[in-house]
Amino acid sequence: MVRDKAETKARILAAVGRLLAESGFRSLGVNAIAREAGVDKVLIYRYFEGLPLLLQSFAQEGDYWPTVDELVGDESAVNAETLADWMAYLLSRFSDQLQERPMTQEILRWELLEGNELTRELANVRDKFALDSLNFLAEKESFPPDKDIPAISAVLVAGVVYLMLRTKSSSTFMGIDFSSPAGWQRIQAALDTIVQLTVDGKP
Amino acid sequence: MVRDKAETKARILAAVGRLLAESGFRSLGVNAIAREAGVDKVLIYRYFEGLPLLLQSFAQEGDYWPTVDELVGDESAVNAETLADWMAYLLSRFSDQLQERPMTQEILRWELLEGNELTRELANVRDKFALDSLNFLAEKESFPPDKDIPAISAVLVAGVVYLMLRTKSSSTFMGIDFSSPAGWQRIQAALDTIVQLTVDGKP
DNA sequence: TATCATGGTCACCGAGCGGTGACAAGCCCG
DNA sequence: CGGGCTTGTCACCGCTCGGTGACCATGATA
Repeated sequence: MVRDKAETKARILAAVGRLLAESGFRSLGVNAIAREAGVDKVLIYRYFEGLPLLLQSFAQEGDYWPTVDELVGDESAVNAETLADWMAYLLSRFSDQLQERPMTQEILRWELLEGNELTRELANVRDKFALDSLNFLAEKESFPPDKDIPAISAVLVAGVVYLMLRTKSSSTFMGIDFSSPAGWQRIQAALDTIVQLTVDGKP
Repeated sequence: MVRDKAETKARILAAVGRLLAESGFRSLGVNAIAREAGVDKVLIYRYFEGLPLLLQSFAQEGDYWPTVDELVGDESAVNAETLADWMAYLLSRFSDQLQERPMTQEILRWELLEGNELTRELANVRDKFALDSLNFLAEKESFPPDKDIPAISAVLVAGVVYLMLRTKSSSTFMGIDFSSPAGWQRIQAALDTIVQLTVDGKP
């Protein structure tokens, strides 16, 4: 209708994003995308040579992960001194950022369910972001040699991610109610407790 | 072929379990189940009144969660004194049990992706198991009032579950390689560190 | 004005899905 | 023996899916 290839391609890519954020990756079919974009599906094949390459294009363009700078925010305004302070702060920010990014949540779900080439690529991007964050921490204060800070971080981040992904479909986990802010505050407090006692505590 | 209603029903239920463990919940369709069971799909409708009730039957019969007794194992042989010792022990056992139960992993994935009546029921069963475990801990040694042991447990269990579910499709997380035992040993050690320093540490 | 590549529309294909109606084979009980 | 019930088989429906070929519309160029 518009006779503009670039715009049509952009429309299709935008439709992928909308569909992903709203309905999850299971609804990412050629028909659904074309419908959402208001475009004939044959154009998907013409412009992207099929769904896999379309998704790959989307993965390269989309900014579903924050940069470390975005994660940290205004560094001078952060009231953190010790390594534990910084870890707790980053965890808290990570949790907030993740909550605001349904598309990112959906990608994490996707990684969990399907091990294809695309999700592996997405996982690489995510892991790069994670390592950047670890490096940022290490520059603040070098890691204590007697504790495996990356492994500890992995457990805590994994916990946050899992709890976050759960809340969409189920509201309680281990007796904690995540439908109210109170539940999340308990988790937040628990994270603080863990980080402070584990990272700064004497070995 | 066998003209035995009870056995046919059992076959169908068994097929659900096999299919779930091997191919995940996304392949749980009427056609696939009937094929796997070597049974005409019309019998599923006759005997279970459709897929939802079949899955409900399966959920009630299947033992995808261990009991707390199974989780603990031979209690007298456990070398644990403090609350932290017990928590670390249970976490470790939980991790092992989960690794051995692909069907349980698949149910956890399912809970994460779909919020229907069935998964909510499954979530209830799981949460009951979790609360039983917490009660078991509380009987060993009452929780310190200045720490939110359930919330701390939730974070750690969530972390273990997430890392476990990831390993099927992706082998690294935050730079840790989970394809080798070494990666898991780091996680195990991190959990021990966290629990010991957090639960037994001074507030 | 005629040509021709580009961008878009439409109709169709085979396959798999969930779901149903009609019918055949075996069995119990009169 | 002969109804009637149970158990299982088969064929079919409508729908959506991914994927493709044929065609129409537009606009630049010769």
